[in-house]
Amino acid sequence: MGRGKIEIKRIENPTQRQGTFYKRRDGLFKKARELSVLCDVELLLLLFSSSGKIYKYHAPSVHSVKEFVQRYEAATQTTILRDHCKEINSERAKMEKSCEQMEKEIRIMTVDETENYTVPSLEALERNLEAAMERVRKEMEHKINREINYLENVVRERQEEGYSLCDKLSHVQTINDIAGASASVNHDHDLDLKLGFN
Amino acid sequence: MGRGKIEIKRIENPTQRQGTFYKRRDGLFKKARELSVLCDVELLLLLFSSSGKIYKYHAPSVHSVKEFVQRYEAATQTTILRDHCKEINSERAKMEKSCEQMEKEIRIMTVDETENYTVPSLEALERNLEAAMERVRKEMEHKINREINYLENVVRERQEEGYSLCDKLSHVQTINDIAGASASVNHDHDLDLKLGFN
DNA sequence: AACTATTTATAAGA
DNA sequence: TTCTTATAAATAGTT
Repeated sequence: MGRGKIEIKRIENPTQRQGTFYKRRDGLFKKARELSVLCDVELLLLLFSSSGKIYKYHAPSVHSVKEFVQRYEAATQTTILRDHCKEINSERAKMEKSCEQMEKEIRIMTVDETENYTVPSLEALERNLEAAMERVRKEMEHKINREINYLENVVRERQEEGYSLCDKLSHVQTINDIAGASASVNHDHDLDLKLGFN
Repeated sequence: MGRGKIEIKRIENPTQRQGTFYKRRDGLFKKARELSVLCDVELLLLLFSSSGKIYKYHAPSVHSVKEFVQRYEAATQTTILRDHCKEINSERAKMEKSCEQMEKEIRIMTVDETENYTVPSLEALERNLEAAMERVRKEMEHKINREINYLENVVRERQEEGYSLCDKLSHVQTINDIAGASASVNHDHDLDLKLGFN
């Protein structure tokens, strides 16, 4: 139908393709509407043009894409939503599990006043808390020991620096003593320079 | 197109409607295919006949209804899946929150050896554990006190029973003493009966 | 499902 | 995009 017959394959000329797109899109939508009216058919037509624009047509009896696709889903048992649900549900199951685990852990650690504990379970609770406390105290001890060691090292270093300064000082003084009082003007300046490089 | 022109309105004759349906359905699918090929268009066509049968066509580039509708959803911000997701997500958010809360609680109670605690935080940890231990010990004390009270009551009751038994015994003995040794054969049996009723 | 007269869609051009 | 129009394609009525 047209001035000439065309082969059904991608139209390479973009201008021509665009023109053909408008005409045939309108034609398709018209045919879709006619079919739905004439034959009492419910239909949905979704269309992405190559430029990314979206067009859709649905029969007047179809109120929304969502509703229609759900009906399609229900009718065919196809899993449009189910796949999506599945992963969410598995995620939720994981979460529930870890929640339960955490609840359990908390239950071991805390006393719920509404619960009616047996003495043995309270004893277990106490043992757990004592163990936890032991861990905390050990950790604290380690921490403090490390800090003490660090500080001791710092002190030691400062001491060594001090000793080395003393050595230098005495060395310089010795040299001065040997040199005598011949040039006593710039001594302080010499000392400053030497210390500056250490 | 056809031997006569027709009005676009529902065809009442079922036979004719069915015939027209087949012809126009094929025509529509053909046009859809041609459009998708000629103009590089991705399209989906879902169709429920009035008798409930489902037909669909999609361009070869469309791999599944699900994928396509999701793309449609993504592109239009329409909420095909979102409504469904929303409730699930709000549920998940709640769960996440309570998980976080629990994690926090656990973090207060336990020492993770890979973590690098500061001494003040370890002190806080210790205080928390001491408080928890205090609660456990209080609860245990209460529990034990209650049990002791219960046992004391039991003992008291048994004692009272014992006293009352003694009273009865002495009462019976008194009666026996008063009655003298006139009929000394069945005393024991009498006593058993009397006690049995108390 | 097939035929075919006729209507309808549209390719090419403006 | 839209109009025009020659021509291809679809299909209504029929078998």
